[in-house]
Amino acid sequence: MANIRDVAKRAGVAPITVSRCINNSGYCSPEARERIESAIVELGFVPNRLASGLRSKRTHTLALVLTDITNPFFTTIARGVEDTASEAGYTVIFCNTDESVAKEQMYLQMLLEKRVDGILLVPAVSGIDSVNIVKKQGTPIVVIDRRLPDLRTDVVRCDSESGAYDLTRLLLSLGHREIVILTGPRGVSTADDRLTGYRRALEEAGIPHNEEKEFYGAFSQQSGYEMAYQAMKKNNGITAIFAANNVITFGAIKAFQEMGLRVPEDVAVVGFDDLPAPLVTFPFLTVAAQPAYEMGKKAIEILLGRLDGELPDHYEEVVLPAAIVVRQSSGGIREITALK
Amino acid sequence: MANIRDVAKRAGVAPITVSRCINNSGYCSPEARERIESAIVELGFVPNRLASGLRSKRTHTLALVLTDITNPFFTTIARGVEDTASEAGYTVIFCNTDESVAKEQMYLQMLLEKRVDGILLVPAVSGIDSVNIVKKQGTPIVVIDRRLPDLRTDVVRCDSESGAYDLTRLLLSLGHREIVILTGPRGVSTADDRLTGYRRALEEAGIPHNEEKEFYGAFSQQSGYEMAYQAMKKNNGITAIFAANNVITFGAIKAFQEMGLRVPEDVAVVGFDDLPAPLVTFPFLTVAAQPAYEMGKKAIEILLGRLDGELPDHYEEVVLPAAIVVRQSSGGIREITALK
DNA sequence: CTGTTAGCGCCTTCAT
DNA sequence: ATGAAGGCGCTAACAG
Repeated sequence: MANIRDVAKRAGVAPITVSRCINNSGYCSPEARERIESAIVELGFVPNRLASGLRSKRTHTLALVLTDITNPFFTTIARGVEDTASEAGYTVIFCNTDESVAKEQMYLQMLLEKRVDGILLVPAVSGIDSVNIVKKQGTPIVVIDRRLPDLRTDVVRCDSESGAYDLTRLLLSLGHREIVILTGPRGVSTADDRLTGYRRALEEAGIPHNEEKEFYGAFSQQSGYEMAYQAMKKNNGITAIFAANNVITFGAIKAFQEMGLRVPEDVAVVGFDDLPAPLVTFPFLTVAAQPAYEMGKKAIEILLGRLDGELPDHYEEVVLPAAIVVRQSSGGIREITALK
Repeated sequence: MANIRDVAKRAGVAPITVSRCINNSGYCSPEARERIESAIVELGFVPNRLASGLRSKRTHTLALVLTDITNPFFTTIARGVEDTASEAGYTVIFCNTDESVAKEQMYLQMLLEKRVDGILLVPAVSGIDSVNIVKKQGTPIVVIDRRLPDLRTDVVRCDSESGAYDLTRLLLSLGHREIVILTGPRGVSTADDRLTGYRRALEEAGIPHNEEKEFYGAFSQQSGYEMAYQAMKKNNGITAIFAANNVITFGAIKAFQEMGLRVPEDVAVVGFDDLPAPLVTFPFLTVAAQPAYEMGKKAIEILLGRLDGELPDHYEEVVLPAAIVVRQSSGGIREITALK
């Protein structure tokens, strides 16, 4: 396998000139360039970026560590990340943690060893240690989707609390008073914030706080399914459900189908996260849609800004709004009796 | 940033001993190991895998080049790939080509420069050049999802022809005779093979071949939408549609909704690719489901086998079956009149 | 504007 | 079972 010296020899220049030519760093005369380029083709030379990275301390590789690429919300983020990164000449490693802190830390260690230029992280519960491990190495990191308490990092996330507040207000305005929330793991900011928004809407409406109607679980379909069953067992007269992410929503709906409850006639359902339009036959769910693609794009932009040292010293916190999309699953206005 | 020599010095051993210790290559006495491990912690040493890769010619990085991670079929493959790779200590770079050969080749070049240990490729149309570029560098490559004509590589794919044949037979058995196929780009094996399977089923049923009922397009929702309109304009009495992938299906259904055609009462619809269960509220579509996760897993297993030199010389072609899942969109048995 | 020198951090090879 | 020497391929730093 030819190396830069072989190319230099054949082109009659010094290796550094070849380097400058292929990287467009520094000047390279047109004649030299031509000879170098033919030498490259003739020798089938492929620059070794391990070597250049070793020397220059830049790998042009970034990483995206998330919980599960299989969730369309994260898939869309991933696409935003990859598009933006590749435009800037970067390549992206992706890792699925399944909300496991152990996996997260194992991946981060590998990524640091590979000397990625920067990391995008959707932290599992209490990802503070993780972020600190990365920062200690001096590798730039941007947290996506989730807040981290007392942590000095750049963050790109969605306004979960307002989104949840708006969705709950929607249910209230339709006449619902018995509203259950099925949220994610305690300690994950999106799960907590959505609960907070829900509570705030209820409080403002003068509805007393009731822990029997609040369920913490996992951000999984299975958990949504189980929480829906528990919710109906523990409570009477539930007329609406707020599911804190897309797959919880689907799990809950599956449970209702089994129970013989119609949506929205018997139970109204609203949820967080929209599904990409190309995947939906009959748009049905009323949701708070997060701008996933933009979140990924923005996160990479900040990361690249850090790499180029262009950003101010203070950390950036970008909080994008969720858009309420009203469809059938939330149903119409309830009867006066329901309004009481 | 501490390096292996600093650790060695502090532990009172030679650098090579540290290397052997952290990589579990060669012997390392328990006492030495202990001193080395504390030195590593004290110094915050993170091995530099660029340097070790430069020397050892192994990066423990693989790449997955596909058309669009946003499509759940590919997302599921990606998950199978990443799970299997990470178990074996590998990390995965992912790239979206959007069916563009130019993008594909740009990515492959970058990946070769980064000296990834192996590549998984869903080739855009006529990806033969691409595969050859990779092979010339001596980098192992496994092609996923698509056949490549006259090409000597490992391939993991699904039996598109049989799946299409079975789906078409299903429609025939329900009494349909006027069946349109909306397929992907000419030259992409999955698009071609699904057309072939469709034709074979029709021929066997004694239905004459009719090009007015065959539409080549893109594997996109937009294309499905447009082809559905064309199909209905060009033909009378269409009773069923076979869509060659998931998003074409959704595009077609959207078009039918606009046209005021009910599925399956007015048009029966069957398609390739199932949606992951957690994403579906009301399972409705009759599909040929591909084992995407297993495809990703199997492809990595073959790639790792090549890296370890364990595999036989001849190339492997793994062809997995698609499973026909019958739901409502295909409708029930047609009236006798339709059967003619 | 181009070239020389040296070394990034690690592991292969060979020695003990 | 452990170590010494040297080089993997490239580019930073400095000359000229």
